[in-house]
Amino acid sequence: MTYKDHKLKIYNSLSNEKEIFIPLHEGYVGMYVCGPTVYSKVHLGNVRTFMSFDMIYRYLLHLGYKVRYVRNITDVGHLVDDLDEGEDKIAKRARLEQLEPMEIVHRYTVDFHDILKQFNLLPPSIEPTATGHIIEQINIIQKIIENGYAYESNGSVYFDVAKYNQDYEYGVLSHRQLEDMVGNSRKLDGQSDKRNEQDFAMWKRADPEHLMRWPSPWSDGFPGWHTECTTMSTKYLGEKFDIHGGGMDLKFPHHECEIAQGKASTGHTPVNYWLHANLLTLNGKKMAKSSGNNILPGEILCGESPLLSKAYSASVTRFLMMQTHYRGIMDFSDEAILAAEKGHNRLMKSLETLQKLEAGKISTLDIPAWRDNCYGAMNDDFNTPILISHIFEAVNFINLLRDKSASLIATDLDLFRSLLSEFVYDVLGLVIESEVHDGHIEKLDGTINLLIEMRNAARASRNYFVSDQIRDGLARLGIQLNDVKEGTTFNY
RNA sequence: GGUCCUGUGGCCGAGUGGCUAGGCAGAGCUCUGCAAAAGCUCGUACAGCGGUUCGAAUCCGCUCGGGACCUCCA
Repeated sequence: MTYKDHKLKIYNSLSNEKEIFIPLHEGYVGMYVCGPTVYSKVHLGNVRTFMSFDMIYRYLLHLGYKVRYVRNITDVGHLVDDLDEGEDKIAKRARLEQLEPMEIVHRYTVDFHDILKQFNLLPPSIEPTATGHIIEQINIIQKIIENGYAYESNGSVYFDVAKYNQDYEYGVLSHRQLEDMVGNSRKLDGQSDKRNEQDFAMWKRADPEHLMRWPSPWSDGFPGWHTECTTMSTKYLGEKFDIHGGGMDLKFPHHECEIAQGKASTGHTPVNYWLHANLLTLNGKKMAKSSGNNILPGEILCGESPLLSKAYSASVTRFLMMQTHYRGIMDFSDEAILAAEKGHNRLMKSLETLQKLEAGKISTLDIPAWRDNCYGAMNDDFNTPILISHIFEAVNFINLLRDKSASLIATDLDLFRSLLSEFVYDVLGLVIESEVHDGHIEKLDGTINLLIEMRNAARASRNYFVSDQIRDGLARLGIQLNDVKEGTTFNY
């Protein structure tokens, strides 16, 4: 099956409706996702957003699309606060840690890649940086000035929202009216070079002590945050492309400004489908670096957090996140991830069982119908929770097959195996974990099997003191024995 | 204050007019020396109050709670 056999529906933030996905060029998808600002470690909420788009990327690939997936690194231009008057986030961090800004950028870029790899996110096709595209940004700014939608003021360049709103419509994505915003935004205390409060910076003149600076026609300075995404998406995906994604909190103003810049420079809307991943909450509150209400991905993997009772694997974390739809708010808790771990492990054991099954003479389960249900879920705006519910139906199927209460002919069994593998590993991105990685697995397994033989000998002679001593001793080491009909198995 | 989203069984979390996901926990059962593990079965929920309808968790109105954005955040 390929994309031609599917009607993929995607919820488009522009229309606030699910729309049938039709790419600009058949068989090809251009997708841009706003990446992180690398001024500190990514928290779990950041990971969730990128994981949502990783799942979307994986599903598009699964359907046979050739996808160019661009995700940027913001390494300059993202200001700390207040309407373009604050300090650059990276510059601030560099000052506090007494490092070069680029040391900060590199440190946290490495951290970002490391974490995402641990959570099994596929790397994007291109990962451009803002500082690597200064010239391109200057060119776009110039073009927008020439088109009359930006102005230079005291060495900085601002986008003229009011002028733009005369010819186009500012607020099409966030569904706001400019007039409503005018009365509602906060007054600036300091002096501003802007004509109107809604105007946003595309180029900022750098103060003398500012380290990150580049020459431009207007001043030695640095680009504004919104400009980099417009520049890099245009450069690698064209003036018009299929999908633009990001966190819900970027919808306004960041994405709204991108649309405005795109239209102001080219005259047409840059993106067909806007996707927004919802946020992760912790204790019912938004996870945010600035408020301190956050948990780091690494803390989950090692269990070192007052919020957690133990460590959880990356795959379990992924499973937990995939159990919530990407557009829904997800509240993270120890209880939730503990429940996810049990479900995840049950699924993984079942998949092991599936490998051992043998084909029968007739099929008593309707695998094609099951397959259609799975695709139906994913084609309905990437509904992974429903997909997972179907996967647990499959667990039930596997149990029936194992107990000979159902059977499948070879072609159906092969189909079933490959579909489950594709959905679980390729689309959801879960992984089988082995907690012992040091090459002593065979010796350990041999030792445990020896103990199992001794225990079963003791049981046969009704020496339960010894047999329970072995079983309980192994349990204390984290090795669990399972007495099943065929004998005794173990897992750790 | 403005714009918008949301409120589902003990917990997490789908579903948007009738067919009432799924996971975790819980109960019962099977297996078992006992247990654990595993499997099977069961639980009938949609904040409150009105309205529309033959019929609403699902549509409309109001009330109450939670949240997001409006200022940096994925």
